[in-house]
Amino acid sequence: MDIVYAKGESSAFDVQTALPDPPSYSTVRTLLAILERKGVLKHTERGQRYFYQPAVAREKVRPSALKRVVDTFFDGSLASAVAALVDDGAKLSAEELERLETIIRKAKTK
Amino acid sequence: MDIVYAKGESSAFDVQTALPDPPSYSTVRTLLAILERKGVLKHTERGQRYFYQPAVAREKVRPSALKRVVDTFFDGSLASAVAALVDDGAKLSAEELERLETIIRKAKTK
DNA sequence: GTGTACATGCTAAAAATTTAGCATGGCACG
DNA sequence: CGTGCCATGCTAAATTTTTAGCATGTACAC
Repeated sequence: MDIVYAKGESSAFDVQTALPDPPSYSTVRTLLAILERKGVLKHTERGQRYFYQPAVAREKVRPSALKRVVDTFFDGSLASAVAALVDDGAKLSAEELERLETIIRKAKTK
Repeated sequence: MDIVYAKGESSAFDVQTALPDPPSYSTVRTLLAILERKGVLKHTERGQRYFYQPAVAREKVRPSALKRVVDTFFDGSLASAVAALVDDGAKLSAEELERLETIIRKAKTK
């Protein structure tokens, strides 16, 4: 699912390639079919190839996906999470920092 | 894994209870044993009960766990991620906001 | 001591996943 | 047109996971 969410849509081949320690092509195809049957993926046909997309848009699940990680690994503290990435040497661009600052300031005034 | 990471350690019962749509107790026990065999969990015995802990500390995997979500759902932009949580009405305490601001400011001076 | 409660170890059967491989059909190219 | 290439549909077997349930052992209460 993460792979499909990251790429927007993926063929079976895409998924297999993106997987760490990839299973057989057969397995990936079956898995995608299962996920579709379960309703979390859907596919469209282009050329004669299937491209799988998430059934529920990335924008919809974003907040809960992030919240889950923050809850699981940072005891619910967004500040700790941000600190971890910054400390980890994830060099944030000046632009990113600017955006962040604006967001914080806005949130504070509320 | 998320459950164990969130709680620090968990018995089979804990895991089962925390799982959405929980499988049988038997299954949970077996699964934990499998995860241990795979080396991602370990257990200690207390009383006569097993408590499973992650094999690699939460602090170690934090950054990559967060980065993964940010990459998958926010195209790598931490600012977008923070914005999503703030917009989502996750009411951040004044304290959190203060901490965030400090972190950002520090990062900017570097 | 005896009985109850409960957790682990183990076994075996049911169910699901993983895999290989073949048939079919479209597409591109000479 | 004919051929090769490739993706899907399908089948069947191997493997893994899921599940129930029983035996054993410890702790606790009476």
